[in-house]
Amino acid sequence: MGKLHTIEELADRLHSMSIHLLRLVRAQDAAAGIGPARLSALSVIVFGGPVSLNDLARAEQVRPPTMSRIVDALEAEGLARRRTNQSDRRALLIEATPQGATMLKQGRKRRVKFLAAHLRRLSGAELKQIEAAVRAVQKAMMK
Amino acid sequence: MGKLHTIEELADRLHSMSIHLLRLVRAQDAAAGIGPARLSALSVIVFGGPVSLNDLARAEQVRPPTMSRIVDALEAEGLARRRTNQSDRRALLIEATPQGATMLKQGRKRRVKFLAAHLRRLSGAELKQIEAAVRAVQKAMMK
DNA sequence: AAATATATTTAGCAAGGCTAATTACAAGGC
DNA sequence: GCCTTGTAATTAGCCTTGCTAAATATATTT
Repeated sequence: MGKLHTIEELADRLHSMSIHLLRLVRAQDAAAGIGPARLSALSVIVFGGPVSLNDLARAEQVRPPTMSRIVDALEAEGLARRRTNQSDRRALLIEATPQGATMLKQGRKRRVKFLAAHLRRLSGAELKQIEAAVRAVQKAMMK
Repeated sequence: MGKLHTIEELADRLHSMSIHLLRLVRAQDAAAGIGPARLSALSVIVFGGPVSLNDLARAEQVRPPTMSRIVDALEAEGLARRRTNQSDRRALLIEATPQGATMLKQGRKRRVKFLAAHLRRLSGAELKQIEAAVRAVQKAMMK
């Protein structure tokens, strides 16, 4: 297992790491009673304030029809609501309900605790590296 | 956006990053004409030799019916084939065809090149951080 | 006023996850 | 040797979440 010599090798490892990480927490997602797409969108709504559907779709890297249906589900479950934007009546303002904010915290708790339990095996220095890497990868993925 | 104060917050961001990263490369999978589940299973078959369906399902952390359908698709596309195990005729031996091995390499290459193109926007220092973080996360995830 | 552009939804399709139940074969107990 | 129990895979049927194409409503531009 040598050093990483090329960006391609790093990309491959990063990809593989992501697959394994998501498999690891899949069971926790299922137990949380809310699917990953809904949870992830809800997270954006809770922390990112009211957003339009298009912005939310872009933030989640899915197409608007996909996001429209995710918001349908969140609304049906009472976790978010659509308001019409008075200054542009085509657009929406999607916002979380109090229950949505609560559910987000509860839903994430299992998975995050589970993942965090794994991360706790690492040193403070390693955790700082991960923090920096997460920021860097997110930057690299921005359009 | 302040610092990350808790391991739970870091775990959540890491999770979110992984979701977004896999969404980003999904488009490449689609262009390659093979979905992520099929590509990942094919990878196990190509490198892990003939395997039973249950073993394959376990390796991929999905249930047998899910894997059965993935193998159906791989077989229909001529990428893998089922053989019956003569010493236990309930079980299968699933193996890759030559086309399957070729497809795997091409699909993986495409994906990796795409991701690498994004990573190339980053500085050498950021890439080193990611490299260190990938190692750390993989260490944390080891059983 | 009409044409064009934008935001969202609707309709319909595919992939990939699950559980419950079925089928085929294997292994042990009487 | 049969009969029960166990195991491997499949089938049936459901759900979520991704997509594109087309429809609807509102803004904007000409």
